[in-house]
Amino acid sequence: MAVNSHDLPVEPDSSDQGAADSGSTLESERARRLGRIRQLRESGTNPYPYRFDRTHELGKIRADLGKLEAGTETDVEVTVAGRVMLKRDQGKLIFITLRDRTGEIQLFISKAVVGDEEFDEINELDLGDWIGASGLVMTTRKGELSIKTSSVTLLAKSVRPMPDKWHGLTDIDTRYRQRYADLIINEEARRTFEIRHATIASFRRTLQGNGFVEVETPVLHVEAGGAHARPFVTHHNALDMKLYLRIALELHLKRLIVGGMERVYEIGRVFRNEGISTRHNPEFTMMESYQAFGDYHDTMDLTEQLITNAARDALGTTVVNIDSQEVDLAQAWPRVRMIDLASEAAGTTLHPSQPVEEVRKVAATLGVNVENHWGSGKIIEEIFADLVEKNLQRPTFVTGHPVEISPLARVDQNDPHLTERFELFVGTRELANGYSELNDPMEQRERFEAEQRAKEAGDLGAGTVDEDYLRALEFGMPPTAGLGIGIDRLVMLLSGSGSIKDVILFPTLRPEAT
RNA sequence: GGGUCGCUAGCUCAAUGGUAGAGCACCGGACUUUUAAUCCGUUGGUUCUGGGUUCGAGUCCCAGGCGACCCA
Repeated sequence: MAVNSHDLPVEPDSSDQGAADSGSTLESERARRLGRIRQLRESGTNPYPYRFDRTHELGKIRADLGKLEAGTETDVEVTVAGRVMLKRDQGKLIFITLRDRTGEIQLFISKAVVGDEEFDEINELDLGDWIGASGLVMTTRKGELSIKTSSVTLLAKSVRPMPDKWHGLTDIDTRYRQRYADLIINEEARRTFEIRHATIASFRRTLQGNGFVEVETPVLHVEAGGAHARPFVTHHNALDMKLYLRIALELHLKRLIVGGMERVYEIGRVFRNEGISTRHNPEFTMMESYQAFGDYHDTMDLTEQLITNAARDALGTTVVNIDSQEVDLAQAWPRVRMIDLASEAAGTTLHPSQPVEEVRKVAATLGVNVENHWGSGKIIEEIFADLVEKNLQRPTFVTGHPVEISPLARVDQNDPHLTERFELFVGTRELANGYSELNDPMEQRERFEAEQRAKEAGDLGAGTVDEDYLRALEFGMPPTAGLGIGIDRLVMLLSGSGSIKDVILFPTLRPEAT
């Protein structure tokens, strides 16, 4: 076939080294393939037909017939569809490696079977094209499971060349920006997002099994509450008002507990207007659940159940690799108080009841930087974060956070300076957070007001007084346990990904330079 | 925000300050059991951008862009 370059949109003159008819730049390759599309149309073939009926997914054929001996011919007729990944032209034979989402299989195409004309047409296929194919299942002399192809249908012509068939796409920037290309070429990327799907599906099953109802609450908030983070601000034109993108799901879900729904959860996107790192993306996915009549012990149990089930469902094992150590998630996870861990690391007893000067002095000795407006509780958390967190490889529930840093958590029954709260750390990363929910509307108002004062004193992540939430609490919220799990970080753990960008299909990036 | 590293053909990568190359892909040819097919022959470049030093810059200097890693 000779591509007729004379009807290309940009007409190079014959002496010109124009892209269309010289060399193998991206533009000349696109021009060649566009020429092929034109040629197909002229001969009455639609290069982009509307639909295609297949009888088998490729993985199904391999599962059913993958054990055939070399040199077998069957009378099993199949029609399959997929993308041309590799093509080996062998004279009067063509071998095509076809892939769908379930696997790969080889098309064995013989000139003697399909005829000269069809053979030449098939030879015009490019890597990346989508095709359908029909034929009989067979194995080659070397034992490769194949389809002895009788007909091939072009399903979608690819105009842009795929990345290198052997080395793939390694440039990390390109992998994130052009995730489609990454998914085409990198098995590891496909596997990661399968794990992500399996994790979320597993969560839904576990929660349903525990009687939780899935709900959806607003993304656009009048107050951005429920967490300590700076929000994204937007504007609603018709209402002419400022709105915030949610930083947590918490406050709406607890309104539903007030409403009597008893067990609710949401898996949804939250947005935090803060730094980007290997552990932080501006938008990420949280699962939050709330259950009436329970406390934070119940929630820790639920957390273990959710994550262990997710590992089993996504990986087929509860043994995961954390920092090159094998850890079995099915073994019970230790529950240790934050003040005990911080005290141990500091070499002296720490407690939020201690005067702030005293705690500040300990921090200074340890080289932990503190800010002026921090109280004893916040400083203890900082000591914990600096000295202890980096050692928490195996799953560990850190409990009993100081009241100062837990404005929505209920005070510990036995210690007015601590809360009934936990955070789960795995592989040094915070994976989950939960507590017995504060349901006393008067106390909640005081905590909100303290937050408001901190915000006015310059703490940009501090919260405000959410009057509607307080009104809800005044109707009465039963004793309630709440939980939040960072889905992205959990998927990082299960997939062995080092960066949150690896587990988000389209991570936030600066615009491409143009 | 600071430091380090990277950016060269569609992809993966080379190139003492001295003519920008290779493999894959693409194009032409050979081949009926290949499988990263192989073999032969071509083609293909805004070396991220803009300045500067130099007889001469992919390479050295300055500024900027994008990204990765580490630190805060």
